[in-house]
Parts: sequence; C-alpha cells; structure tokens
Amino acid sequence: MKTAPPTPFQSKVYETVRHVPQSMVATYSLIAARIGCRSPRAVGQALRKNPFAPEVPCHRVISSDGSLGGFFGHTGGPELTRKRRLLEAEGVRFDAWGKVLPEHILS
DNA sequence: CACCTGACATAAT
DNA sequence: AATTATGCCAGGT
Repeated sequence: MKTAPPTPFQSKVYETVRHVPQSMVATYSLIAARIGCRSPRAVGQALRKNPFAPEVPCHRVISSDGSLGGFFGHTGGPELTRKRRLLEAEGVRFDAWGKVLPEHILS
C-alpha cells in the first residue's frame, strides 16, 4: 500500500492543528493564515485526506462563522453530529443556533 | 501546463 | 436563520 508523501503545506497544517488545545477550536482561515496561506479551502482539503487520525484533532477545526464545517469528508449527516459530540465532550459549548461560542474560537 | 473540484469566507438578498 | 453569488488557493487528473 502506497503512502503518499505529505507535502510541506500539509505538514504545516497538521502541525498547527495539533497545537490546538482542548476546549478550543480553530477556524480554517486561522490555520491558513497561521501557515502563511490565504486560502482556507486548501486547509480543508488537507484535513479531508485524514492524515493521522487521533494524532491530529481535525475535529477541532471549524468554519469562521462557528459552524462545524465538515468531518472526514462529510459536510452533513451523522458524521457531523459525531464531530459536535466530540467537541462537547472536550468542554466546548454551543449556542441556540448550534454554533460554537466565540470564546472557544481561537483568533 | 490547463481544467475541475473542494471539510472556506464574506457580503448581499 | 437560510440561500445565492463571487473570490480565493492548493491538489488531483
């Protein structure tokens, strides 16, 4: 089975996400800016490939508007519900709109 | 190298 | 809240 070598861009994304502490979530835009990229979409593509699951807490990465975004390639459905469950288990709270409270979002 | 897709963001409707 | 339209950049084919 071939393991595709991660690109430098990917490595930066994984490392940055890995530095996100519990009870906190980072936005795709934040990660992008952090690694010096202006495109949050590229970050999503990197995480969607699922590098090293529990090693990189991809579930701590959400959209800038507080929505969960996606999880393992699923933008909706039971997988997203699971993502929200994980965040709740880590102490992250949601508002009436089902969005993460701003105080949990790194800026 | 050109084209298409995508776990986004922002503004406007 | 939701939906639509446009801009953005990296990766895969």
